[in-house]
Amino acid sequence: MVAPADDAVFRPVRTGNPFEETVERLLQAIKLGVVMPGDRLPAERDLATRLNVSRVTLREAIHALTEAGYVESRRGRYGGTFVNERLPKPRRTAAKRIARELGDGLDDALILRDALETGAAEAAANRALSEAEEAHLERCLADTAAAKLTDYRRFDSRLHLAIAEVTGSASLTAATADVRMRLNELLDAIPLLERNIAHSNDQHAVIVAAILADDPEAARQAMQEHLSGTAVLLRGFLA
Amino acid sequence: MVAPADDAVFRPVRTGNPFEETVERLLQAIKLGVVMPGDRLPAERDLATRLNVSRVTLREAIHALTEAGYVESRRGRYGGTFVNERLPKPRRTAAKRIARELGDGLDDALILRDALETGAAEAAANRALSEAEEAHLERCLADTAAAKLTDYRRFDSRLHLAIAEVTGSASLTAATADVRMRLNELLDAIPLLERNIAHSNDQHAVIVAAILADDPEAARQAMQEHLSGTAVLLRGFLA
DNA sequence: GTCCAATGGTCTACCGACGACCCATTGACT
DNA sequence: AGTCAATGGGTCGTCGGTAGACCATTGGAC
Repeated sequence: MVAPADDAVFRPVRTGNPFEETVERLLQAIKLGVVMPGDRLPAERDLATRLNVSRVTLREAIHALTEAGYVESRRGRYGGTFVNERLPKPRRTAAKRIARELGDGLDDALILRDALETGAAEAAANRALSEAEEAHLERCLADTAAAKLTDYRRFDSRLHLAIAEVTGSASLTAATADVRMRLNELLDAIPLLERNIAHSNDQHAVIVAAILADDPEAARQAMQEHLSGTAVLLRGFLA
Repeated sequence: MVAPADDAVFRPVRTGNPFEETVERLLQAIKLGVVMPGDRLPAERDLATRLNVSRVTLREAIHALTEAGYVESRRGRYGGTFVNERLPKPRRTAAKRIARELGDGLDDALILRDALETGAAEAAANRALSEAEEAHLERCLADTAAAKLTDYRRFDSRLHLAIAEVTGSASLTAATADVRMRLNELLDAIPLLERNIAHSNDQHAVIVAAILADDPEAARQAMQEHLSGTAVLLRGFLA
């Protein structure tokens, strides 16, 4: 007899080839605000080492992103690959089509995100943060509050990622980044309202305040509410 | 400028080759109790498809596990690859050596596990479970309570995995399986005491009861306490 | 003006994983 | 006793990814 959990453990060992995975990662860096427009990516040799792919593969991925309009490369010392100031607009594919593609994946991602991000908020509040970490959190919070509508998603993502990061768990941060990317496509299909943004910013402030005040329960609670808001929005919009 | 979260998003795209990953997965299935001693693994062709590796690679992995004493293969119809009744003992490497190898990885894994498993308990209690799911949970609970000392870890893992599974999130289940494997090595280095097991079983019962009673808060709380117990044990033993 | 270090751009030989195919074995069913 | 479907066992050509070396370009330092 094979337990029902078998499809979790017998899932594909790799999803896609190194090239595709690398493209995905670079997109993650850009779309989640890890590298901002104008920023330079690490040098090819360094980046290839960190991603554990050959330089050839990395270059192919960069080439793909160049053609898609995300980055541009310059040669010479002090050269490098830079994120474009004007990024391609996410194509507004019909939300329902995307939803159908995701299928059960939507609930899958929402449940996972809930566990990861509420857990992150609680863990972050449980830690004694360094001054640099506190400054980074507040910086991300302020940037997000000041972000233009078209940039909002990116700054929002970076803030959430920053919260995951100050837990000190690299794995948690990585998992959070992954699940956010999965939800990105759907979120892009939903119109962003000023009203929602204002509310979102208020919640962000509460979350960060609770983390800085070392209040795990409040941090978790605030994050929970924040997430349930977008979850309801998503499910409702796609219903 | 590159944000501090860069090492989460620029982490290796793949850890090890397909062969190694496949071995790791099969070990996961065995050590986490997804396939029990005497059970048959899925047929090579099926399993290769599900794992998304070539049959050649899968067979090499199986061969490795055969030599390590985990499985045995029989040919012919109604043949297959079976998990041995007597599994190899985990080698009791000095705990402190392992701890040093893991390094910050211990905290990393503990924090992630906390988020995933408390989140899973809460999510499971929030769902309306089918009769089959409820039966499976109770079955795993009873099996774990009745498990011999040498089998305890396996049944314990299967129960925790079952809780993750009834959330309905495959990703959450997969992540839980992964992080448990990472902690496995360390747990194997710690002597298992009857007293600890009894306590653990009590907590398991409380957790499952809360899930079946659709009480998310209680489920989370109980899981939190359960996990913090082993976390303290781990950190203390390796201090 | 010259130098040179760091960067992107290119090529080549090699290898591991893959896919597809066929063989060998087994035991339930007829 | 014969059949045959399902399974493990094995082989071969192909291709994508890798490693490593080398070339081309740029702009600051001297």
